[in-house]
Amino acid sequence: MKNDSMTIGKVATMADVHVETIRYYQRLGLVSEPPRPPGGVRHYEHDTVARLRFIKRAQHLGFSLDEVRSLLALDDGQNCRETRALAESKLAVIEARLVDLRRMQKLLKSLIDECASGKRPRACPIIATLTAD
Amino acid sequence: MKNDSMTIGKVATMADVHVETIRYYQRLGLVSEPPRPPGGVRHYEHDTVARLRFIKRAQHLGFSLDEVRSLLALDDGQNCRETRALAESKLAVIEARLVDLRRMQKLLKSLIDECASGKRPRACPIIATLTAD
DNA sequence: CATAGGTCTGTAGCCAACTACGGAGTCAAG
DNA sequence: CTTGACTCCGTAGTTGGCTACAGACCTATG
Repeated sequence: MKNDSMTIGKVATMADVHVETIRYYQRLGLVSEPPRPPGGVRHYEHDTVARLRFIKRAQHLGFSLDEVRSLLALDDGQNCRETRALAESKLAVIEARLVDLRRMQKLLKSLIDECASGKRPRACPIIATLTAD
Repeated sequence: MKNDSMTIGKVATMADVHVETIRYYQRLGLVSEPPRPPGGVRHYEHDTVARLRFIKRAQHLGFSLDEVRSLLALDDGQNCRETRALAESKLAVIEARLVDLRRMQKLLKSLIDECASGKRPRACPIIATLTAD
């Protein structure tokens, strides 16, 4: 095993977040706080960086920190039955989002094509892409 | 043409948002405010509902109201060159999100399979899915 | 061994996106 | 023609997710 330990500042730089953000996530229980050696500073393992990056990516995909918490629980969880149920419900959410995103993608592509070929109609029906029930 | 006009409360119900949210969006210029007949109440067309639903969906996909504004501009826009550039940049954003979401989807699927077949390893590597640069 | 820069703890402030509320006006069902 | 629900307008409060201090404490470097 390699010795990956580093201070919070280094972790922050590597994960491209602020130190305060890490502490904030610790308060929320999204990231664990390693023990502080008496009269010293905390040291973090490299996987904290991965965890932080994961959180940021997931947020970008539209998940709230609360939802991210439950995604992380899949990683941390021990109970297989629970984990599976959770994974299934998250999968459904993700697949619904994929459908919406693909619709948007398709629409944007055809919009770009129309623009390029100069035969664009009055307005583009982008709204229509996401309004179906 | 059908007569689709309704009050703000009806619109809110149909789009599943609060009346205050609609007014808030009007202040931000995401939704236009029809003229108020002197000593009367405003009436909205059905397409306002579609617009509101679009906003909500897009937010769910991780777009901020500011980004939603520019997506809506694609619908409203007249200038083809601008519209095309905007559509291209939004398309890139969407495709990046699709990549991340597909990774999550794949991972969740295999996690569920492992759980189902009872041979799940210690922990699941969900974090690893989104940590690659 | 001094000192600049990072860490720790706690608390306060900020921005986006709502959400609630007050008081006056409007409207429609009975 | 009253009464209860809804609209209008303005302003204030809330929640989520950070971000910014302040003041005391560590620690690596010359």
